Amino acid sequence: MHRALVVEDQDLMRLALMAELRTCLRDCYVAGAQALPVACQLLEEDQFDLVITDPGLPGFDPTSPEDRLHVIETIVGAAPNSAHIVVTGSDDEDEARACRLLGVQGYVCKTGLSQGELPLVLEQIDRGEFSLRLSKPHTPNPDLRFPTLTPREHEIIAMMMRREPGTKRREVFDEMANQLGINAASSEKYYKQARAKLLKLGRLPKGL
Amino acid sequence: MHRALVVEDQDLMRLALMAELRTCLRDCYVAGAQALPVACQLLEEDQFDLVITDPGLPGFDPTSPEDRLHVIETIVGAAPNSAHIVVTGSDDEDEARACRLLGVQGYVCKTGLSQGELPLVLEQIDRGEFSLRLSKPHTPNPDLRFPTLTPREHEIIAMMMRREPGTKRREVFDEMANQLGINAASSEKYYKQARAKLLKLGRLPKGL
DNA sequence: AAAAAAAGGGGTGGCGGCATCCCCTTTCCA
DNA sequence: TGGAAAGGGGATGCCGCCACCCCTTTTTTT
Repeated sequence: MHRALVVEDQDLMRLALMAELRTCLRDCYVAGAQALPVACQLLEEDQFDLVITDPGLPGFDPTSPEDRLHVIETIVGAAPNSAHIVVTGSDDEDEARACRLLGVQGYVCKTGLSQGELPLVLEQIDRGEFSLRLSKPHTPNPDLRFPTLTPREHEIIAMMMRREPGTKRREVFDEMANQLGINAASSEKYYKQARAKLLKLGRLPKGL
Repeated sequence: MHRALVVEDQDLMRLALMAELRTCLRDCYVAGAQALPVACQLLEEDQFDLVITDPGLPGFDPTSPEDRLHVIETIVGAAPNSAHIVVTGSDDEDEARACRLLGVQGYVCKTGLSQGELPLVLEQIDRGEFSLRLSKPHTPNPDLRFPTLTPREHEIIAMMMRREPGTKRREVFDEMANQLGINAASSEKYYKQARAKLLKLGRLPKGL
């Protein structure tokens, strides 16, 4: 079983990162700490394979490079055998380099880190590379969440709305089917179901 | 049906806020935007009852008070009839006051905003008050997530581990039962189930 | 010694999401 | 004018979570 620790003071973000870990490392134990002392205590009590840290913790100045690196140094020092990923709200290539020198394997900016991207970072680290993900000028697609739609239904609707113009629906069904390892007829069914629900709500987006 | 918009550039945080809204305003439609232009476009196309905004958006300097207030002003101006909540990583009481003057009803710091707290903010706003939640020196309880445990099982384990010393388990069962409107025997069952699973995993925390 | 709390099991029905397979009509366009 | 794409349904089995109900034994409390 894998063991991971997330050190991050924003509760929702910490829980989100923990949830990401739970879905990409299946059968894993994930702990979370909102401050440095709690994190150090957990690292003392237990061995972790992976530690994800946001250097902007309470008690430190998130705009001070020294404070931030001190947090990283403390965490890495407390768990020298773990893989370490730094997750931050403000990217800084210099800081990324400094983290690397401290023994960190990945440096990821929160902006642009969306659901399901953590596995890519982990794969890169598994291959022995340093994973650097700075904020990218993002494709400006709005997210939409509707009542009564199931996760699968949301998924196919989102894929359908961000498809390239001219793409056949059929192709999107195939794409989703490939991604999930299911039948294309099933993704088509989810789409139809979702469409029917949205029609009933009177909230059918213009892409149909 | 309620309509809400979340303007936040960090994907996981935006999705988390949207999920929070979906559970506290049931039967609602929630949109999300990661940048100001997308947000303005959505506000033009549709009417929203509630808009949650993080003023640190791409294209603006998150450390510049002017940039931040400009973002808020633009959003409020684009949706003058909506309720507005500002969510930020760095609290600042002066900024909170400035936001209030711009027509914002709530100012919430991400640190200390945990799952299920958004409803309290919304209730306060419904009563016509200005909801101010700055970061608080938080109770340093680690989060724990185990494989194979269901949400209910995690819930009762978390409650059990953070109970005051001397509290009977029975009392915690009653507390959870009251919160969820279920039978105390059921919460007891969840606890027993969770305990059995943790024992089998060899990961039973010390509080038993 | 009696009572309460805790530990450790068993089984039940209901519900919703997932995935599959089937049917039909309409529309598009090459 | 065909065939593919799209729109619109119904029905099925599986599985996991939820909430409930029942039982026994051991430990702790009083």
